[in-house]
Amino acid sequence: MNVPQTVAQLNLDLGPKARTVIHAASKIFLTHGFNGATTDMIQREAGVSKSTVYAHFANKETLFLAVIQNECAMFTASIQDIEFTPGNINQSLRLLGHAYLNVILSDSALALYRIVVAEAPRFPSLGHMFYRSGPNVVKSMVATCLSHANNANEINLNDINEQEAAEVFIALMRSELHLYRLTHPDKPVEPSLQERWTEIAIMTFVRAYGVH
Amino acid sequence: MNVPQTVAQLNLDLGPKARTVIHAASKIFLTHGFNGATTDMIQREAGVSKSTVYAHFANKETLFLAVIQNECAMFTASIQDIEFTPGNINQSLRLLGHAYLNVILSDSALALYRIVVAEAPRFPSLGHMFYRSGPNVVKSMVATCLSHANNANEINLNDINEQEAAEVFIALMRSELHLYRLTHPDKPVEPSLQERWTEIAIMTFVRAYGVH
DNA sequence: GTCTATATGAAGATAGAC
DNA sequence: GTCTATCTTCATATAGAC
Repeated sequence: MNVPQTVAQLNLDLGPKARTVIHAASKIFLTHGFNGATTDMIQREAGVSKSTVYAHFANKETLFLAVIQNECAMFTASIQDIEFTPGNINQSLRLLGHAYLNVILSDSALALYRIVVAEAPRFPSLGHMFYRSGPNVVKSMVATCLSHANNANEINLNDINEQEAAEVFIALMRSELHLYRLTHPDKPVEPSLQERWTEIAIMTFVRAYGVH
Repeated sequence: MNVPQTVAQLNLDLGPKARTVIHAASKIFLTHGFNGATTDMIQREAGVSKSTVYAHFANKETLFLAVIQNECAMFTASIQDIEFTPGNINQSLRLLGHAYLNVILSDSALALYRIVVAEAPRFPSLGHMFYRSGPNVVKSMVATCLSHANNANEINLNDINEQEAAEVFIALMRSELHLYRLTHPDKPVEPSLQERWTEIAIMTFVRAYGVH
């Protein structure tokens, strides 16, 4: 097993001090970005010395990679916790969409998104890992959900395959809300607005692909 | 007129040397991020000395703000160049959507997006400016387009207002393509994939809100 | 493995001549 | 306004004792 799939598995390889360092480094990197974060800040946050950090991680980049890998794993885990009940397409999409929005609009997910998107040109593997950890996992879940609905003749996917339909739904869910939150870090999203958007997304999707 | 609306207007205030500096700084900041960029790199890229930079801009932050402001203005300009022909909703949306995708998937727009999203927590005004310069401008254009279509009874916006409908269309256009490109900087998007997504977005929108 | 202390380089910003 | 040279601070990383 090369890529750790859960936080627990990832951290099993590390001693307690290393986990302390990772935890502190996460906070610092996610708050200040790769270049904005300094090993001094991390060391101080972790309450250890410089050499302890370098005893476990060859250099700043290695530590950064470990941090983002860890965060992506947690992200995946929090998405996989999302439940959906096959049978009622409307209800399934509502639950799935609502949970998805809660995840991607959370402070920690936004921070991860910011740093991954910013550093992807310098660390392409991070971009790939993030995409696989988040958007792709959700896509699979939604595709499964839609597959059931298609088989049950609740929706009609003649002109579009399951993957594409899933991407349509996710795009509708993410909508302007994600971008707005990214560009207005000081303004949290109103719960009522989030509800409204979930309804619009579902309405749009069901109108376009539902069987009436 | 407080906020410059075009590149030309913005640069009118600056002497030739200052424009050289801004231009060089744009390249460096957009490539390396705020913290990754150094005043040395900028100075070298511009072919001027340190003091010349500091003669025109109080400090690194001020220069950064000027650069992003300039980039946002260019972004707005390139979007406002997009034409749409009232009358045929399908065709209007196709032209608008296609042009929009070309803009947001361009290297320069992606670079701007990366740095704005990354630095928004430290420079909230940049986030606001970017949102107003890009997404909001497109939203207005699409809303106008949809308003015409609604009046002409080509679409039916009973359960959703023009602004919301515009956001739906934009979300569908941006879709997974934008995110994929952001997380895979090394893999340009296939033109055929872009075409396919434009069609899916329009099909979905017209099915959901078109009058048949 | 972990600490304190430090080497070494590079960053942002300024002084002073022209 | 623009240059060269430099000040000061702070960054990453390491040496050497325990």
